Amino acid sequence: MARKVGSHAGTTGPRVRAAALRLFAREGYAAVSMRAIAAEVGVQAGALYLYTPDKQTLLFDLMREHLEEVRAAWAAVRPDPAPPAERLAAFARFHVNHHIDRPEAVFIAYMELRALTPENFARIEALRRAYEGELEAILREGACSGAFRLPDARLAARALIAMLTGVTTWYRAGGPMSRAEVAEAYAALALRAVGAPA
Amino acid sequence: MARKVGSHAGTTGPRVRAAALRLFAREGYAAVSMRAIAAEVGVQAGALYLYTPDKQTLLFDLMREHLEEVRAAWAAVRPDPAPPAERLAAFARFHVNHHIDRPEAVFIAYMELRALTPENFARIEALRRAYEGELEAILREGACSGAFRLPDARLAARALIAMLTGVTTWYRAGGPMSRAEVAEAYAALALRAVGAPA
DNA sequence: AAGGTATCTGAACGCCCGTTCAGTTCAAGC
DNA sequence: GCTTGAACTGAACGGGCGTTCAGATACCTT
Repeated sequence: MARKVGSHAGTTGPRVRAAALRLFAREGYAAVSMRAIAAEVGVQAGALYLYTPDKQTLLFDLMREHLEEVRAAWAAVRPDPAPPAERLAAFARFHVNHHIDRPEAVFIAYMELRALTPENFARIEALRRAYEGELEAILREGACSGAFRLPDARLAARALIAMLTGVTTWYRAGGPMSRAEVAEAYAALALRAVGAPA
Repeated sequence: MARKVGSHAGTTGPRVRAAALRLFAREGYAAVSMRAIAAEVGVQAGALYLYTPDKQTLLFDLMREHLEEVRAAWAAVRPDPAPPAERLAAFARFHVNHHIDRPEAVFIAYMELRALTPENFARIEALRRAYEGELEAILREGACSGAFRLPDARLAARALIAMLTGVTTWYRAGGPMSRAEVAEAYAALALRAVGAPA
């Protein structure tokens, strides 16, 4: 046997990445073999190397695409000239809504950093810092203008990011609360945490 | 060669667990071999099996000990008859202070759940729920008494736990802030988040 | 219909894995 | 000082790992 019926790089490529995303999130990068990914796609292990140069790059690309997507999505909805409280509320709602639909990518991007080579780690960290810097800038500005009352902008940014991202560890669609309700609840917590009651 | 000079189960046992804790946290359970742990201890791989029946139990015991220690430590300092705001502040300070000194154990206990067998996972989850239930109870009580204003006690408990635990991802001793200052800053964020200004 | 190319198989490479165990050496109780 | 058992070695087991590649088959262009 060789080439499969209906095979096409345009479909197999995305299926490889989807399988890797799902398995990496569920079992962890190190615990997932290329053979397991291939089996999920319905292909032999060797065929994966038509779509990625190696396993490390497969992980790196998944992370990079996730972080670039987050940045682009935020840039598209970010209210730019707006008071700090409104910008913070928008960020919190956006962050929760965006992450709640991508628990697997979020999990990988935060937990498999240690599996990256030093070079790849540095590039991913730069992307993350750029995104998280958006929140820190909002907080810093609000602290300066007196709109927020907070201990330390950097600490508060880290604390709020952790809080907001944590939604992915428990939320599952079909529960008692809708995505929008959850996002609103988190936004209210974030606003009050910095002394800007909603 | 066989038995080492100065060898003693009372010293090697803890060194095995310490090495496993450090390596599991840094590389991940699946990525760490028994040979790597043995090398860190200065011993051959076979010798590890004098101290653990297998690799899985080694991980499970590390998690269980960590969670039982957290519960016991909180039980020892918990202010029991006290107003909700005071109890929340105590919990936040305790949680940050306790976790900030054990980043490796925290990381493992939250991230290697997927590496546990279903049986072991259930036991660890029960311990975690018991601890996090303490915070939820405080929030629920405060919401009932009107001391707190929050969207949903369970959601808020999860959000605050995620926020507080997040301190382990960035805090390193020797930075500009002391442990106590960090704990106080997080406690202030937590109090304000539930509408109980510090 | 034919040729070329994209896609995949199946076997193989060297290496590392968790775990076991017979054998060896050290420490401690008498 | 001898004996006994605790502590450890070193080799081995079967199996899985990431990756490569020659060969086979399906699709696409002409």
